[in-house]
Amino acid sequence: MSQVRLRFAPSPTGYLHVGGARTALFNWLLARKLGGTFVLRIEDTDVARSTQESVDAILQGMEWLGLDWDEGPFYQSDNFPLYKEHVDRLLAEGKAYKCYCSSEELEAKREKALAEGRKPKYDGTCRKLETDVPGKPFVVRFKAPLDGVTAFDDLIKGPISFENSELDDLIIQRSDGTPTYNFVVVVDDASMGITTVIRGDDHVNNTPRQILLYQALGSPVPRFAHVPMILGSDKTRLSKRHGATSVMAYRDMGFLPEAMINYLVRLGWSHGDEEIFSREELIEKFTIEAVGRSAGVFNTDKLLWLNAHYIKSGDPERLATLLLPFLADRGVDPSMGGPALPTVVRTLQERAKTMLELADGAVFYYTPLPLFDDEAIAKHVKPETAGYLQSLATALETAADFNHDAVEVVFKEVCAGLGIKMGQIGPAVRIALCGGTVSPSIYEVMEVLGRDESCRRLSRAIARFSA
RNA sequence: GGUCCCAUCGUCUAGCGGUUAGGACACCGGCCUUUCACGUCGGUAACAGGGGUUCAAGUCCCCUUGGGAUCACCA
Repeated sequence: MSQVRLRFAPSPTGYLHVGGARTALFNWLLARKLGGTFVLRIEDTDVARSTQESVDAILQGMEWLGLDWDEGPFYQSDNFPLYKEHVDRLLAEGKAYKCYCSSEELEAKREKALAEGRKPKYDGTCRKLETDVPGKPFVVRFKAPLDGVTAFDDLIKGPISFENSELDDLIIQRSDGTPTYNFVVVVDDASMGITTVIRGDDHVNNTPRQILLYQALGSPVPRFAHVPMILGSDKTRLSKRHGATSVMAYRDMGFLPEAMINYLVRLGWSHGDEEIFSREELIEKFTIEAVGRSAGVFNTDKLLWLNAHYIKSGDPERLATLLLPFLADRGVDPSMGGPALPTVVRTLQERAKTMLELADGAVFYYTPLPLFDDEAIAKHVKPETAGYLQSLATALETAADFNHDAVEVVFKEVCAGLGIKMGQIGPAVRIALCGGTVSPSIYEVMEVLGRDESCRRLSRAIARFSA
């Protein structure tokens, strides 16, 4: 058991989106690989924007992906006394100070600076204040160094450094007494003993301020790894307008969690020429250093390909269970009768890219009277077709066995006897059994449907085709 | 605008000074085939530009260009 401690710290203001899922995955993977601890922390200091629904949605997303945590979830809203304590300590040590500038004043200064082409950073008005101003509202600012350099060696991006003169005195406590993000993150990561912080690279600019805070607090600075963003097809930040961004939306669109995991990890990380990784392989092969430095475009086609792979190679029993809700959406309940679902899945899984397609393909098995596709009938049913089907049905009724191979033999014998080719009868049989022109092999379908049901569907079609 | 980051096929990437620049998705063909798929074989397609360093640069350095992130009493 190593001492490595990692964390995923989402703010509950929405669903778990694919970008967040990926950073959670990287944290989880590293923790599992190194035998470390994975902590889940909910960053809900913004009480107004945080909701319980979001917390639930995030946990649900993590569970669906199979990213289990060892500690937590911890809520920052439970830690306010701890943050206050640290603010007071910094204040007492002269490492922070009270600032009485109103937000209106600051806003005005910021706009003026911007208008004059200067940097909009705090001018330090209250930094020199010697005494408190009783009765006046204040925020607490961290007293940042005026010169020098703050640098760190990012596990993904390499050495990064900032001039301290570029940083200003950030607010660590609001006028209402609540702490701000950059401060609580540091206090929590320090108190939870986080050794490696893996997060989105939109945080690199926050890192130097946080390092300064660790130092002021007298806590060891963790290692940082900033993972690149996920982009949409037009290379801008991935958003709803590029399609779904919520992890759970992908489940609803028929994706398997293992496909999502495999896709997410390969977006920005690779291991030679390998594309397919099981969870175990990932834990064995993943290294944070091999994560790429540049942003990547989310590509649904590749996700779809991976999903197809996992459906194709998946366990029919498990797929059957996962398929139930999708079938229910289509008004199908296999427990009410019909062939066993795993058997049905077996005939469909190599041609479905999503669970939606799998469900669509399964419906006809459970529909006693499939709706005939008129267009297909017009194209494939000829005057002589009904007669062919009758011959086939008769032969089928009396066949010794009724399985894929036996049915195939009967088909061939009937065709030979009739002097026709498979193509002259196959499409019509498919319509008779399934209603349309797309389905698994008709031998397979017959075996799954069984002799009685197959013949019943054939008779019904013969009646229809002779009319 | 300041600061920071990034840059190999359309997309995800391999490459860690010497390669016919490899793989995967997508796309286009052939094969397989009773449908749709699967599978299989093959093909199109990239080092952003310019300077250096070096016998040798996609690989190292600098500049340009182009993207992105961030500059809140949000996280």
